[in-house]
Amino acid sequence: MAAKKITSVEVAKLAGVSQSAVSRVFTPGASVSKKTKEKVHSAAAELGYRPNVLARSLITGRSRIIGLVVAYLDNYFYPEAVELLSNALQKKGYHVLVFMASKTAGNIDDVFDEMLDYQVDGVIAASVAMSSELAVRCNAAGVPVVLFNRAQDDERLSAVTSDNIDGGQKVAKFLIAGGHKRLGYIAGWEGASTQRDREVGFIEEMKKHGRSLFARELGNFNTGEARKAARKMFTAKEIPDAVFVANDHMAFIAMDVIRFELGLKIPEQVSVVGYDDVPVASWPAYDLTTVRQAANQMVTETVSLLLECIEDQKTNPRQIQIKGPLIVRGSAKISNK
Amino acid sequence: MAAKKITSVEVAKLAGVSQSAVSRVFTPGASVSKKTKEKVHSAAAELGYRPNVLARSLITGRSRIIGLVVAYLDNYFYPEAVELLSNALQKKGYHVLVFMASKTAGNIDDVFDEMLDYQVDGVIAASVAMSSELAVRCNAAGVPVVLFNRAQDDERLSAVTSDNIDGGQKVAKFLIAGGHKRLGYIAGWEGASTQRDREVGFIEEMKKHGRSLFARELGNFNTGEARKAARKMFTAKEIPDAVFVANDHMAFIAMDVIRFELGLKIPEQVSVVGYDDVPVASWPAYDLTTVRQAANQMVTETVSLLLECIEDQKTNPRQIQIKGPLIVRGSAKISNK
DNA sequence: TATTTTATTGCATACGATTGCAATATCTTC
DNA sequence: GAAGATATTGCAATCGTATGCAATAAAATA
Repeated sequence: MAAKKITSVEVAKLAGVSQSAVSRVFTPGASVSKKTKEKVHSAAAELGYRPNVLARSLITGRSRIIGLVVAYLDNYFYPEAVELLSNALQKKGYHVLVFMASKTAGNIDDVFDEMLDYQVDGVIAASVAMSSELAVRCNAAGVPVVLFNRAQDDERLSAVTSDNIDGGQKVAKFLIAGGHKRLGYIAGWEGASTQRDREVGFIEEMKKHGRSLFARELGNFNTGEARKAARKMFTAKEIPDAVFVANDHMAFIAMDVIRFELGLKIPEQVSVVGYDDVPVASWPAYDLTTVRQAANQMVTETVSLLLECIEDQKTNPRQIQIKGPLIVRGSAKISNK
Repeated sequence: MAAKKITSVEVAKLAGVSQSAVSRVFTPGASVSKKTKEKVHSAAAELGYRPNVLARSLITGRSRIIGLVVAYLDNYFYPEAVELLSNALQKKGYHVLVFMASKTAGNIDDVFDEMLDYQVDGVIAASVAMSSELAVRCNAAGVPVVLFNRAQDDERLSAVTSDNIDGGQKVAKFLIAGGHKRLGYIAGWEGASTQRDREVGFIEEMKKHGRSLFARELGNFNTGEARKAARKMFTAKEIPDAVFVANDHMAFIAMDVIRFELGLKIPEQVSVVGYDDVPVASWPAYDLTTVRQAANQMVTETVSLLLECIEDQKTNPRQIQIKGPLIVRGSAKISNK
């Protein structure tokens, strides 16, 4: 059963050429005559030969593997992003090695060690907080890193995010224009730049209109805590008439609490706005007003930035922010008539 | 910037031992004295050395990479499965290289070629239909394959699925016991074994009760088509009083059509039952009665079966089916009182 | 202490490719 | 047809590690 592997040597023998010739046929841009190319190709086809990527990477120093670290896939923004990332990289001849930074298992550090063991050409860290120290280590190893949907203050780190401050501002502007008086906010995990920036934008814009936050709870981007947060906020003596929730996932949970546990009407009694515009947001059962993160655009930028860094090691790190529109749907009152 | 790689040779030099000694220190079960182990470890730590997995795989013939083919992540059953799979394999010292069998891009065949280029030790194909011919090729290459959530008639292929026939039967039994008279079915993609078996179980059980299908539409596991299917089914002259939808994803879409487009009451006028029990199914907005696919159990079986095949090449292929309970929620009437 | 047994170690080769260099073949040009 | 220019080819070294084998060191036994 255990078929012996076909190597370039055997192809060479069958084709009646040297092993180097075979290698050159499979190396784009190498010097080979048409005749040998044909001989080699037909010999290769006959034997079912394909070059061993791993052996190649040993000598070229490029594995064409990209390490992708993902922390949690609860948020349906990530599956979509992973699919797009993988597809985009596949098109460029790279492939994605997935590393789960599981909640349980040890530090991110271990995960990075494992990745470097595989000689990845680059790293995409999605929804992962990275210590600057870690970034330095990757840098030292010559492995470029791009943060996806998370930024770090460190300027030496490349990052692609949506323009979260802008998004937060848009939400505040929209809710105030809609005549809402008591604005609440359900926050995500405080260690996340996405959380921070969305809140900053939201509050800044409120200030411009002489407003301040009416209520705030912490949902931590987590199902259970988000539910508790929503309960607390909407069983208080006075409740907000609008709430901005730091991402769609928590917004859905909040809506369920508001409607089904507490019997309040959305948007008549409470307007809800989320962030991400995951597919479920457009489903009629939620019909959630939300800020769109253009996943495909974020992915495009991430991939091109990363590949640029890989191909030209002296590329400078960049922070890219992509503005997204507010998608207005039925979960929020538009005007107070 | 481009740091030179630390190799075992340099560690050996610093530790004052041979390169083989270094290699042995990092090879579990090799013969090394405590003293050299210490010397090597401290030298390695000082230089930041870690073995190159790719170089190792070249000689051992094992890459510790598992190829994971996924077709579509729309269905939220898969992100969960991917996370669990990746975690489980990580624990065993393997890692997952993701390949998208995108709808657009060419055949599965190309994807498999690319995977074999990376010398994967095994393949997990999730929601992918595999030609037997392809399976034979993998077999010839000595790469075991396990189908995840999809079975093939070919006995030579290992597969892990839920017991879809049993699931379909449970649904029929439940709906009939609930007093429903006109049972409809919205089918998934007909090429999928999951679709076929769920329908077979459903219809078989109906037959036992002297019933037959009242209406059937094709949703193809696809958002747009599922919507059309639901519309067609529920704008007919006579509509079903219960519908079994081949997976949760399509069931949500059907529920939205039924409630928000057509203004019908669930479950008073129509009962809806899905399959998968993805997280959203338990959210109050849908509160979907559905057959649970125990993702974690399926993953456990998949991983252990695959690793068994990898470690002992003479393991026979197996087809594993995992029964799942019907989770009764509010989307279906329980009894006709 | 001498001898046998066992545990460590280093040498040298192999894994499957790429690539610089020198040798050979092919093509130009006069 | 000869000389020079250019395109192909093969040789051999290399990437970073694992491992069989022989040599040496340590431990056990008598």
